[in-house]
Amino acid sequence: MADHASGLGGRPTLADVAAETGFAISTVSRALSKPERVNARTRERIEAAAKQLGYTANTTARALTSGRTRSVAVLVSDVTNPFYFGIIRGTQQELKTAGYTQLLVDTEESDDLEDAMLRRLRASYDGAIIAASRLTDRRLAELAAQMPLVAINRQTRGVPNVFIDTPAGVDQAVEHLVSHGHRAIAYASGPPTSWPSERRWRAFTKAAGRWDVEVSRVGPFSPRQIQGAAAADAVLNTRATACLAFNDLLAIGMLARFAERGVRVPEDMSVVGCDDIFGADFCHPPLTTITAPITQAGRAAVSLLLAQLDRDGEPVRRTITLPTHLTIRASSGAASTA
Amino acid sequence: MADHASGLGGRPTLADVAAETGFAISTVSRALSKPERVNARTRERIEAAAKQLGYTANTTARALTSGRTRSVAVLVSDVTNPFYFGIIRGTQQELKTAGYTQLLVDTEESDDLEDAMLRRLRASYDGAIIAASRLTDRRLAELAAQMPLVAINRQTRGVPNVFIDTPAGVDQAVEHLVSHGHRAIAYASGPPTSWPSERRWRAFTKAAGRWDVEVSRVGPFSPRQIQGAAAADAVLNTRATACLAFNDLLAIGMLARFAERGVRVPEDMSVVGCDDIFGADFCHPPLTTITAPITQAGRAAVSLLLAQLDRDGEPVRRTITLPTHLTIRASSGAASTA
DNA sequence: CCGAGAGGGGCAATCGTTTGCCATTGTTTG
DNA sequence: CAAACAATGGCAAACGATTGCCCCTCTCGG
Repeated sequence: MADHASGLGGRPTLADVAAETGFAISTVSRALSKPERVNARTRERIEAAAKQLGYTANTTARALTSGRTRSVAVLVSDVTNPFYFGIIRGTQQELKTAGYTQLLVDTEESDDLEDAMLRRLRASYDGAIIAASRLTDRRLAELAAQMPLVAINRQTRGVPNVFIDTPAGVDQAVEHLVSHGHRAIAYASGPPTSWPSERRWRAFTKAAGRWDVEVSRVGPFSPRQIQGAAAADAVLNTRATACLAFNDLLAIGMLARFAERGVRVPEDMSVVGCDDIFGADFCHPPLTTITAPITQAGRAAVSLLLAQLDRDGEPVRRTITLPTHLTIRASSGAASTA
Repeated sequence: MADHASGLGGRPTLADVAAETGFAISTVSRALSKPERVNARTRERIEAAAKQLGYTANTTARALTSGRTRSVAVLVSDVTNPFYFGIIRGTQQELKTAGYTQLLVDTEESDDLEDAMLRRLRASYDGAIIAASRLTDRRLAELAAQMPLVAINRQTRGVPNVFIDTPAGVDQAVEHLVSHGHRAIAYASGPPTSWPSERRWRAFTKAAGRWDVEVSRVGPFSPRQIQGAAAADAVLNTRATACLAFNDLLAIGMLARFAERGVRVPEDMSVVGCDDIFGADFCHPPLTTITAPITQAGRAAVSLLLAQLDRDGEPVRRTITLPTHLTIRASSGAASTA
C-alpha cells in the first residue's frame, strides 16, 4: 500500500492518540465519540492530542463493527438526464446536513444493472434511493425487504416512496389544450418499463374522456432528446393538433424535429412536456410543461430513508405526494383551424 | 442493527462457507480471490458452496486490511452544471469497467468544503478526481501528496491532470469573429478562483493582440445561467460587437437577456460560449461555442488515476491535453456596420 | 471506620477479510 | 535413496475502531 500520508506510518489512528496521551485506546475512543463517558479533563487532553495529530476516524473500520456506513446510494437511470439533477442536488443537500455521504450510481436504463448494483451495494451502504426504477414490482419489493429503500415516482406495495403528482398536472394540461380548441391530442410515451409514463397515460386518457377529446398514443420512446425526432414524426401521423410528451427531454427533441420539418409550434402543433427541466425555459419556443418540484422530491426521499434508518431499518410504510403545476410558455396555443 | 437480510444471522461470511465446506477460512478466501493458489477441485467445491450460500465479500472488511476500497471520489463544483454531466458520465463508465465505484461529491463552489471533503474522503476512497478545483495551488499540491489525485482543467505542479485545450479554441473563436468584421470583443469571465477562466482570458488577450482587436473584460460572474443577465448588461456597456463567455451556461443566460433587451443576436451582438454543453444546440439562437470533449476528459482522468493507483499511489507526473474545436451555430455572425 | 455506589479507566473480544509464514504431502532430481 | 522442491492447506496476526465487562479509587452515608 502506498505510504502516501507521511514519512512514517500513514494516517494517525486511535493507537497513536493513545500513545501520545498515555491513555488506553478504548478511553480515547470514548473520549471522542461518547464524551460524557470520560472525565472532562481527560477528554480535553485527548481532544487536543487528536487535533494536534490530525486524527480522523477511519470510517471503514468504524463501519465494520457498527454495521453502519453513514452512506447512501442514489440510483438514477441516466446521469445525463437533467431531470435527475434536481433529484441529485436535493438528496445531496439533505444527506450532507444529516452527515451522510451520497453514492451516485447510473443504472443506464437497465433493470439487470439496477438489480446487480443494488445487490452489490447492500453490504456497504445503509440504504438506497431509486429515482426511476426499471425493476418489476416483485423484485423491487424483494430488495426492499433486504435493505432500506425509497423509491421516487414508483409506487409498489411495501416500498416507501415519493410520488410527484404529475398525473394531476396532466389534467391541467389537457384542460389548457382543450380551452385552446384542441380536439385531438397525442401522447408520446416513455420507456415500456417506466411506471410514471403509464400513470401519465392513464391520467391523460381519463382527462381526455372527460373533455371528449380524441387521443392517440405513440411510442414507446427512450427518454432522450434524440428520440424526439421519431416521436415528432409519429405524432404527425396522427390527427392530433397538440401533443403531450412523457418528459421534457423528449419534448425538446420534438421541438427540434418540428422546426426541421417546417411544422410551426404552436401554430400548427402545440407541445407540452413534463417536469420542467433545465432547458425547458430557453429552448425554442420555450416549453409549456408540467412543473415538478424535483429538488424537493430528492429531499423528501432522503427524509423518508433516514426515518427508516432511525427505526433500525423497519420500513416506514408511507408515500409522500408532491404537487405539480402547469407552466404555460410559448409552445402551446390555439388549435389551427385548418 | 437491522437484521434485514434473513431470519438468522444476516449475510453469509467466509466463516460460513468454510464451515459448509470443511476448509479453513484462509483457504476459502484464497479460493475466491487467488484461484491459482489452491487446488482446482478445492476451488470448485468452495465456489459451489459460496454460490449456493449466496456469499459476497464484505467490501468494508476487505478494505480494512487491504487499504483499498476500489472506489473513487469525483468532485464537481456544482452537480447541476451541465458541463459536469459529461465528466460524470465519462468517469462513471470508465470506473465501472475497471470494477471501481464512483462517489459523486458536490463542493458547491466552495474551497473550504472541497478541502474538508477531500480530507474526510482520503481515508475511505482510493483516490479522487477533481473536476474544477477552487483550491490554491499550494493546498492542492499538499493534498495530492497525501492521496492519489487527478485534476481536470487545472494545472498545478505535482498534480496529474487532464487539460481541455479551450485556450486553443479561443484562438479559433477570435479568428472567426475577426473574419466577420468584429473589432471589439468582450470577455465575460467566470469565478475569480477559476483557473480555466484565467487561462481563457489570457488566450483571448493574446489572440486579440495578434488581430489588433480591442478587448474588454467584464465580471467575474458565477457560472450560472441567471448570472447571464448581469453579464449581458455589462457587455452592452462596452463598445464590443461580440462577446466570448467563460462558459455556455453564462452564454445562454446572456442570450436570454439580450432578447429581453431587444438586442438581436447575431445582428447586433455575436455571442460565443465555451464547452458545448447540453442545451447549447437548442437554445435560441443556437450557440456558437468551443466544443470540449467532456466525456473523454472524464475517461482520461480515470485512466490517469488508475495508472497512479497501480503504481502504488506513486504520482504519474503527467498531463493529458485534449483538443477542442469551434462549433459555429447561429449566435455569431457579421459585425453590425452601424 | 466500614461498605456501597458512582465515576473513570483499561482489557480484550469482536467485526470479516487478507496474508505472511509454517506444516504437510507428494514429486522430482542428483 | 536422500535431499530439495513444488503444491496445497491451515494458523494466527494483522487492519482500526467499538463495546461489554471488570477493576480501581474516590466519596459519602450509616
